[in-house]
Amino acid sequence: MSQSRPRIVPEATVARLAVYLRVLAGLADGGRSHVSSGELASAAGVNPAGLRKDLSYLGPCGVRGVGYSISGLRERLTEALGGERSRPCVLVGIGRLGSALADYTGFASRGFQFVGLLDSDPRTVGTEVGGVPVRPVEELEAVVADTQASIGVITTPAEVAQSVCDRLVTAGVRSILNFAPVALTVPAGVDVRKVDLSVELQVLAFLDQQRDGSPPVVASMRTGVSGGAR
Amino acid sequence: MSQSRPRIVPEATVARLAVYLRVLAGLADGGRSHVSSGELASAAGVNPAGLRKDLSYLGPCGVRGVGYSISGLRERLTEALGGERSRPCVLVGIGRLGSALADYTGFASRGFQFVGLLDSDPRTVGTEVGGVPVRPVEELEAVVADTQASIGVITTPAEVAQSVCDRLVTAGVRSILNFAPVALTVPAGVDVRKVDLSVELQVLAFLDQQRDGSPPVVASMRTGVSGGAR
DNA sequence: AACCGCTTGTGAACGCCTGAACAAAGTCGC
DNA sequence: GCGACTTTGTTCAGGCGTTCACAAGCGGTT
Ligand SMILES: NC(=O)c1ccc[n+]([C@@H]2O[C@H](COP(=O)([O-])OP(=O)(O)OC[C@H]3O[C@@H](n4cnc5c(N)ncnc54)[C@H](O)[C@@H]3O)[C@@H](O)[C@H]2O)c1
Ligand SMILES: NC(=O)c1ccc[n+]([C@@H]2O[C@H](COP(=O)([O-])OP(=O)(O)OC[C@H]3O[C@@H](n4cnc5c(N)ncnc54)[C@H](O)[C@@H]3O)[C@@H](O)[C@H]2O)c1
Repeated sequence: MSQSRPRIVPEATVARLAVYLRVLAGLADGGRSHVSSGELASAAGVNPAGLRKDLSYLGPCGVRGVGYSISGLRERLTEALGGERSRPCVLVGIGRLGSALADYTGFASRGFQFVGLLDSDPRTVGTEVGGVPVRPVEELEAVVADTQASIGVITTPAEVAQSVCDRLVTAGVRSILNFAPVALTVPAGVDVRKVDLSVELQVLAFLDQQRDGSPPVVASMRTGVSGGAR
Repeated sequence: MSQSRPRIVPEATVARLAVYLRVLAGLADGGRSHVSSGELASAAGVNPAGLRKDLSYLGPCGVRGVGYSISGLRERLTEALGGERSRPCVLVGIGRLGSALADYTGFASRGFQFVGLLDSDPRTVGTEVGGVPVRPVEELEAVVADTQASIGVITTPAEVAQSVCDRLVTAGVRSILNFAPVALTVPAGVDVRKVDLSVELQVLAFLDQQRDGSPPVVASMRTGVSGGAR
């Protein structure tokens, strides 16, 4: 048997692996047992060769001439992305966006559970969202300690995002997803990912304007699922 | 005078320009008149040299030895990103996430206005979100035509996202922001940007797991505002 | 048992983006 | 008016990521 060698995996690849896993979940219901790279790539919106390279980071996963075993690949991807164990997350700022996230059922199927909801507004504290009670932000450290949450999601106003971030980090959270439109500063060893919806719209507006203007199109990047497919 | 030469701007740069613009907006209130690249870069969470390179795509914007004029740079960035004119957007799928977006005031300040809200649920149709009435999805084409919307945002369940997308494109929308976890297929000339929150969490989980495990760290990418700052 | 077609896995080239170092240029102080 | 300092704009090299193209391997068939 070949030993599993944990090669170095590019972060861009990791993001796509998550997409492949989701596509596979939808494909498993079809009664099929195998998929080809071309089929998977089409469903995921990527290049077939790139998909194969992505999967090759996990070592050989497929069978030549046949394709990839759907169930086998699901297991492999699931393990690579952190296993099936439930990952506790805390969410700070239960406003419009925070409520939508807390109430979303799509995360649980991936193993993410919002076990701690925190807000500073007394009117929000005490209510329940998605079956989880909202607790006062003062209890942040206690909640993180109790739940052993490793991921923190910030949906507070921008002004307080950095302070919330600092408290999360101090409490032991080492992965943060930030929706507030500020660049968070964190110590080394802490990962931050930012979701900036205004920027997304602004980029679309730029592309729109540029399209109407001069032919010199923007250098297309590989991020996202840009057009081109017929 | 030097003619404005619309150089080719990398898409990654465009995204950062939007961030700079927002930072400048917050900085303009401070009464300052000029900023250095180092200061701006720090506030935006990027490298100073990279920031200067980004700005240089717009031609010389600063004054050597002094820095960048805040008001001047704001104008330049605003123009580069599509001008100040209000951009009409339509939003399809007024559920939890869609409502949060429609009700968010942060987009209007950037010129984005949700002038059309569409949903298929009779209980949602007729209600108002953010002062805009929700209309039946059957009127999608009419709404796009009336409002001349150039940007469409999809927050429907994944199963119907592609059909909604097709209708938006047929109606004339050429820029789409997709929150549904599917890869949309669009004709050439249409831009799609995807926001996939499950993937964001999954990547964080992966990094988390890898950090606890072996030293071979993932090849860090430039996307997002990853850690490292002191 | 050998052949054939299909699909994976990988090697290499290309292009883009990033980070650092350097020269140009303008301003402030004397 | 001149010098020195500050900060920009640019050039250079390096790293990643993507893409193409091909060899290797497996299953099915004759
Ligand atoms: N569509 C959107 O809602 C949207 C879009 C883009 C960006 N954002 C960003 O996401 C964040 C949240 O947006 P929102 O629309 O949900 O705002 P919101 O005002 O509806 O919610 C913010 C919540 O944070 C809570 N809060 C404030 N200070 C807090 C603190 N110190 N500790 C804990 N909780 C605190 C408030 O009580 C409120 O419930 C903002 O930074 C916003 O810029 C939102
Ligand atoms: N936190 C979140 O809410 C979250 C997180 C990640 C991804 N998403 C994705 O965003 C999308 C929306 O999520 P949500 O939580 O708001 O779901 P939701 O069920 O609350 O809202 C979906 C809305 O779309 C409407 N709809 C259904 N079919 C339609 C059609 N054919 N035309 C127009 N409208 C239609 C429904 O009536 C409903 O109002 C989903 O694809 C979901 O996977 C949501």
